[in-house]
Amino acid sequence: MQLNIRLNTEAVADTSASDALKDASKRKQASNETLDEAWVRILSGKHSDSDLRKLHEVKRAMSEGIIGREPLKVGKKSMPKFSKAEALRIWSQLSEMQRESKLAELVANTPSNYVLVTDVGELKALVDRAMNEPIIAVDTETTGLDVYVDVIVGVSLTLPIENVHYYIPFEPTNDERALPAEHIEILRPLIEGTSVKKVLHNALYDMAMFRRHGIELLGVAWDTQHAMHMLNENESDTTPNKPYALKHLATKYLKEPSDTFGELFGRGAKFAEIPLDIALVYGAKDTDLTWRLYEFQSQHLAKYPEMYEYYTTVEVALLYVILDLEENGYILDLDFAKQYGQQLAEQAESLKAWIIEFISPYHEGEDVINLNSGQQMKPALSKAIGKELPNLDAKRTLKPLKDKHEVIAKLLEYKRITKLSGTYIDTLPTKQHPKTKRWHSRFNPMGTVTARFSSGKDDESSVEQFNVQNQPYDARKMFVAPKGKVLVSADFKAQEIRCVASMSQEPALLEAFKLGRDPYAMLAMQYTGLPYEQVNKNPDGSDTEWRKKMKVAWLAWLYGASDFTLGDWLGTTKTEAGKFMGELKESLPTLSAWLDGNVDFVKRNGYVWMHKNQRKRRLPAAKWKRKFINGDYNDPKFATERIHNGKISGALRMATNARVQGSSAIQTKVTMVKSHEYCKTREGWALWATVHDELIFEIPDDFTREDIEAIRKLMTDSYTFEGVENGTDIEVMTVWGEGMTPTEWFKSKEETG
DNA sequence: ATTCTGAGCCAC
DNA sequence: AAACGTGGCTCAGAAT
Repeated sequence: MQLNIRLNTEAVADTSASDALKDASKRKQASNETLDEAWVRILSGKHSDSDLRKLHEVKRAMSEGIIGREPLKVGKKSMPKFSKAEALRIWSQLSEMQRESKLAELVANTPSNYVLVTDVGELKALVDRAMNEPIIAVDTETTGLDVYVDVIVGVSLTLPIENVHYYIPFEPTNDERALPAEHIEILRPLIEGTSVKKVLHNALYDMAMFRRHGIELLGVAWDTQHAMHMLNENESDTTPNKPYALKHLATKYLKEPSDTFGELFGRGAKFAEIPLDIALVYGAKDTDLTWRLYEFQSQHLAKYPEMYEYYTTVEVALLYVILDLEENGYILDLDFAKQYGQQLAEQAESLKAWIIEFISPYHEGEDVINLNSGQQMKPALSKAIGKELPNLDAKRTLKPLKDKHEVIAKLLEYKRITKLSGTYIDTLPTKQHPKTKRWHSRFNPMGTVTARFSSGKDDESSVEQFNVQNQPYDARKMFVAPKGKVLVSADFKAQEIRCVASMSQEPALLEAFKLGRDPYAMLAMQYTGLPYEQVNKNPDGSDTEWRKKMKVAWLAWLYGASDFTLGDWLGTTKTEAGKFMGELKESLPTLSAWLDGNVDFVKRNGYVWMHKNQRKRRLPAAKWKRKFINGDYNDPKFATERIHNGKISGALRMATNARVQGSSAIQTKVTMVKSHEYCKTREGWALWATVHDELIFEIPDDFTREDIEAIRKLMTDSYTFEGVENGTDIEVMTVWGEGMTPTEWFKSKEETG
């Protein structure tokens, strides 16, 4: 059999006429092939993981007689050779059959406490009963995934005391029993009432959908998706695809096998068109599972009172902040973007022409060289400058060569411009929401393992969203304040260093913030014994060498960089860098002990705590044993061991960084909640954005000095680290990034009258 | 034609 | 021996 396979493969490759006879005899052979032989032939080929899985499913189903080969096509005399393509077509047929039988089974086994509500009187009575429950589970089904356009087609409610799960279909559900859309009003007192608390899975979505109907979902007490992330931020390690989907969590934690919407109905299915008997069992199961997940999670989290308190008072309250932040969105100056984009395009074009002319003689391909292709550019550029380049990394490889070679200087500028226009200036204008006419970002509170926000596009949403947290300075100029308003940005001055000062109680750092001095200079003073002024700023206002060096060492320390890397950063040898770090540790014993303590803790426990035990970062690899490698470390046969050991090193590096980054994120989040509360008391005030250590407000442009003072107080007083005062820098802008101090603002206002 | 991955680079 | 933490987007090139 092995031999046959090899011959077959060769036959495909060799099409010369002399082999025609051989081919014919082989075809005959193939037609006599048994199904088992065909499977061996097909499975011995190269397949993707998903194809391989499908092929095995089909093979099993065929051997169990669940499904057979495709029927003979009309007009054909004999069965074609069994092929991979046919097997995959059979798989589609099979999965359709399975989906249908699964749905039938679901409906047949609808629990007796799942109730479909299609009568106005029944709905009113249900709301009355729900008002007597202390806490319920809520979920919505909708026409689509655009929270500014789509509408609710059904609401699920779980009443835990009554122990009944309801599904209430509304128009435009495609069934005459669905309630008229306006009857969603009957739910208003329940949804807007704060006496009945609510549990949801991914609450932000349902909050936004109710808002579409003019109903505010108030009293949210728990989000089972968000809470799961608090309980295990590493869920994707075990469930790579949509790890926080309700159905996956139910399958894993409630031992309740469940299918996602897509698995059950296929991609692109519309909920409004699903028959009501199926909609009931699916919809009611949603809040049923959400409620059970809530019980499981709250019992577990209650064992950690600080985490419980933090989750329920900060992260849950934050949902309302995010809802407003995302809905408020941004306004872009499209005229500016267009003009700026044209200017960049012209610059890019002339640079491109010059570089192509210069580099073409060194390019081996037939087509014109693509300047964006590393594969083409690396060899061509290496030849052009007569030096083998390891990569095309702008910062590390190209920048040091730019003064020697004009082509590299021009290439760097070309890369900068095309990145700027391609990712930002030309792209962002296309993402305006057709209905709201604004640009909407996303602030994902479970997007990072450290508690920071991530920003970008929500996979589930059909709203065009963008990452607002990585906009470069030149792109920020497109963002303008709404008419009659200004943007006021306030950052936490040296947030992470203050956090470390407090957590470590390092005297040099505590002293720095007490005296209002520069922390890096204070560390340098401690290390060198030189006077403060001498290690801080030069007479011309620039940083001293010592301050610069200390800033780099600080980062290396916090990120757990090796001596090798620090040497690279400082432009010294590994040995020199190691000596420097050693001496630095000796001169700062308290800070040093704190850093070592973090590593000890994570090695013993496999996790670290963020400020006041409010969140955990789980780093299980920190507890692993290193795998001993006897021989050449780079030998490919040790790949598994290297990866294993690398994970341990990574976990140890992350221990300190997670504590610092996470604790700082907690400070930012608490400040956001308080700022949002404050904005609600002020006409025309709103939060506009957050970028890790920075909050940006939008406020009416006739603001006063007292208003600025109020923002300052929100920043400095909302959340403090013991023993360290907060600091903030405030700027006023009408265009993002083009700021002035409040003093300058008021001065220019007086001058212009 | 669509989906995935890696390189590279934007932010803090 | 390896060698910097947290993210997201674009493009090229490959895989499907």
